[in-house]
Amino acid sequence: MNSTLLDHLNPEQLAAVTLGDESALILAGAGSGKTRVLTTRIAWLLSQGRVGPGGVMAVTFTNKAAKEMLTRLAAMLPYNVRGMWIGTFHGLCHRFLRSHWKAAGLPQGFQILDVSDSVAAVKRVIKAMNLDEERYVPKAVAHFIAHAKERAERPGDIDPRDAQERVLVEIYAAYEAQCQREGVVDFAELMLRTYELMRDDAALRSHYQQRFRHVLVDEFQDTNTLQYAWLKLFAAPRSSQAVMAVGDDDQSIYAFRGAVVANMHAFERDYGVRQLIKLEENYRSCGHILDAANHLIGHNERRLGKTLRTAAGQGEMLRVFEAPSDFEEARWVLEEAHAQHRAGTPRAQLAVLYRSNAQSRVIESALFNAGVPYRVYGGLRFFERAEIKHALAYLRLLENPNDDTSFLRVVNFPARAIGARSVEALQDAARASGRSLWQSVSAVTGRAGAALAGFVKLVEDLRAATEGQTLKQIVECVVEGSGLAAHYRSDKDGSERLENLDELITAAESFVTQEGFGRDAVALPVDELGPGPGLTPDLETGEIMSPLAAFLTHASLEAGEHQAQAGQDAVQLMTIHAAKGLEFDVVFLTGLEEGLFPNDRALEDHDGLEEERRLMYVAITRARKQLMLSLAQTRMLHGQTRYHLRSRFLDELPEASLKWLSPKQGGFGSGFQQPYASAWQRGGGSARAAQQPAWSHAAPPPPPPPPRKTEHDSGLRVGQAVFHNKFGEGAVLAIEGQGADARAHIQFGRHGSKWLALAVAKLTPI
DNA sequence: GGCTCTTTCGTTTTT
DNA sequence: CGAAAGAGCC
Repeated sequence: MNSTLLDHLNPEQLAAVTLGDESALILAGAGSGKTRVLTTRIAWLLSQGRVGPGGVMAVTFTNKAAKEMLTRLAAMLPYNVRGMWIGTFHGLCHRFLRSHWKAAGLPQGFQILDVSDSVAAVKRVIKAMNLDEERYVPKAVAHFIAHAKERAERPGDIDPRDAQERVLVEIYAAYEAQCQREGVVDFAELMLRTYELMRDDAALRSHYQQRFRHVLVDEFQDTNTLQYAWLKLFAAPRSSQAVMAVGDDDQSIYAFRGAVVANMHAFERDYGVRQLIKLEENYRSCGHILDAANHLIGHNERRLGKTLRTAAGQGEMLRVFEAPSDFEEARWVLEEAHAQHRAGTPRAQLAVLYRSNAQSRVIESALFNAGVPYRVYGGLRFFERAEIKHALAYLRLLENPNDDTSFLRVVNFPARAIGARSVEALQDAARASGRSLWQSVSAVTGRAGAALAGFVKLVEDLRAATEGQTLKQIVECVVEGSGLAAHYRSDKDGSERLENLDELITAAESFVTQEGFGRDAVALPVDELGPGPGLTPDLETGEIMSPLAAFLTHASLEAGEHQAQAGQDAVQLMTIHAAKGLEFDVVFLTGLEEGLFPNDRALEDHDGLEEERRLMYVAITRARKQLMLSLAQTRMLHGQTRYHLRSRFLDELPEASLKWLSPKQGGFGSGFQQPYASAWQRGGGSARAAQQPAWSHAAPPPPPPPPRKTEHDSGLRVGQAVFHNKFGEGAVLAIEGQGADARAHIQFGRHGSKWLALAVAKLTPI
C-alpha cells in the first residue's frame, strides 16, 4: 500500500507526509498539492499503525474542504471515515457540544443561529432594552459581540473604553442571557463554549489530549485568536501530541474577519517546530503566471518567504488591457472569452474575477446581451432563502419550541391575524416571567391570546402528525401543514419559492441516505485508550441526534450552494475571495484600478495594503494557462462616473511577463487623448480586436465620455491625468472656482484625493 | 396586512 | 445607479 500511497510525491511533499510524531508547519503554496499532502499523511499514519482512526483530528474552515478530505480518505482507507474527527472548526465544536451539552450548560436540543438569526436576536435585545437602533445598529452590535467572542471575551472580560462601549457590553450580556434562555448558540458561541469547557474541565481536556495523537489543521493562516487557543487545548504544545498546521501566509485574505496570520509564527514558537517545510512546486500554473505572482508578492514585507516554481514551461504571457470605460472593459472580456471558447476552452474554465460584487453588473450585461451563458457566485444561498428559513423555523419549533427567533419568524407567517401588538403583548409577558414566548402564550388573554393559542396548536398538531415519520415526510408535512405551500401557491409569483420548498423536501430525502446521520453516524466508540478519569465509558458516543435535529444542524452549519443553476457550461463570475481555492484555465482579473483594487477602504486598515496584495496574489494564482488583466479609465460607481488610475499592482508585475494590448500610458486620463479606435487596433496584433464579432449582440461602443469643459482656462479638465511632484500621478475629479481661487480635486494613487489650489500647486498634464 | 413611496447606502465574508 | 429596508398609507 505504501508504495502506491507515496508514489509521485515530490521530496517536500514526501517529507511532510512521512514526518514522525512531531509538530510541523507546512508552508503550502498555491497549487502545491496541499490537500493531497494532508490526506496522504492521514492515510500514511494509519497504515503505519502510528495512530488509530479515533486518534486523528483534521480541521478545515469550509465544509467543502472537509468533504473533499473525507471523500479522498474514503477512497484510500478501509475505515468508516465518517466516524473520524474530520470537519470544520464549527462542525467539530458542534459535535463536541452535542456530546457534552450538559457540561457545557446547554439544553440537549440546542439550535444554531446563523448570522441573520443572530442579528435578529440582537435586534430584539436592543428593542427590549429600549435603546435607539440608530445608535446601536443591530448588525454592528452583532459584529461587536462576535468579535468579542472570537477573542474569547465574555461581557465581564471587557473593559469598556467609553459610555457607548459600556452599553454594547450590556447588550452583549443581555444577548447571552437571551440565547441561553432560548437554547440557541451562534457560530462564535459554538467555538467559545467548546473552548471554555475544555479550558475549565481538566478531566475532559486530558481525555481528548490523550485521544488525539495527530491533529491536522488546514488553511492555518485563516485561524483567529479563539481558534488557535482552542487548538492548544485539544493538542497541547510540546506534548506527545503532534500537530501539522498547513497554510500559506501569502494567501491570508481574511484578516478583516479576524484571521491572525501571526498565528503561524506563534505556532512555530509554541509547538517548537523544528523545521518549516515549504511546498513550492506548483502543479497548476505556467511560468509567466508564477513569475507574476512571485514578483508581486515580493513587495510584501511580513512574509515567511516562499517562491513558487513549476516544471511546466513559461506558457502564455499575461495580457493587459486598459479600456476607456467599464463598459468597454466588459466588452473586451466578452470578446476574449469568446475567442478562448472558440479555441476550445470550455466556458466553465473561464473565470471573471473582480474585487467587489458591484463590478459584476457591467460584465453580466455584456455576457447576457451576447447570449453567453454565465454563472455568478455570491448572493443568497439555499438555506438563506426566506421561504426556506420559514420552513426551517417551523421544523426548529418542533425540536425546540422555546426558540424565540424561530417563533417570531413564523408566528404570523403565513398571516394568521397575529399583529405586532399581539406579539408585543406576548413579549412583555415573556420578559416579565423570564420564560420563552412559547411558554408565555397562555399569559396573553383576549382575541390575541386565542390567535396565539391557535398557532401553538398548529405547531403541536404538526409535531403529533410527524411523530415517527421519516425526515422527508416530516418536512413535507410541515411545508403543507404550516400553510407555507398554500401561501406561495396563491402568490402570483411564488412559483420559484414553491420550487425551493420542493427542493428542501428533496434535500431532506437525500440527506438521510447521503449524510448517513442516525445510528451509524455516531462518533467512533471511545478510542483504544479507554475513557478518561471520572468519565463515563460512553463519553464520546454522544447523544444520538434525531434525523430532524441533524438536518437542522446541516442547514445551519452549511448554508448550501450559492446558486444551483448547475449543468450548463457557463462562464464563471465571482469575487476574488470566492475564487480562493479554485482554479481555471483562463482567468480574467478585472477592475485593476487604484481605489477599487487596492480598495480605498481596505487601505485604511492596518496591513490593509498587504492584504490587498495577497488578494491580488490569490487572484493571479487561480489561472492555469492564461491570465488576462484589465482596467477601466472611467467607471460607473454609486451613480457617478468615477475616474481611476491604474492599480499599483500592475506596476508590481514583471514587465517581461506582460503583454500590453493597449498602450501603457502615464495615467488613465491619457486615453482620452488617443483616437478611440487606436486601443482596439493595437489589440496585441489580434485581427479580431477591431471588428465587431458576428456572434456578439452587444451594442456598439459608445463614444468616449466627452471631457467636461469647465468655465476657466486652467487647461485642466475633469478626467484629465496630471502629475504632481509630491503626490505623483493623479486624476482630476472636479474643478471649482475661478482665477486665483480655482481649486481642483485630484485623485492621487497612494496619497488619496486632495484639493489643490491651482495658483499654488504645480500640476503637469500628462 | 400588504402595498408603495422614501430613504439610505454602497468591500471582501469560509462558519 | 439600484438594492434593501423602513415608514406611511389604504
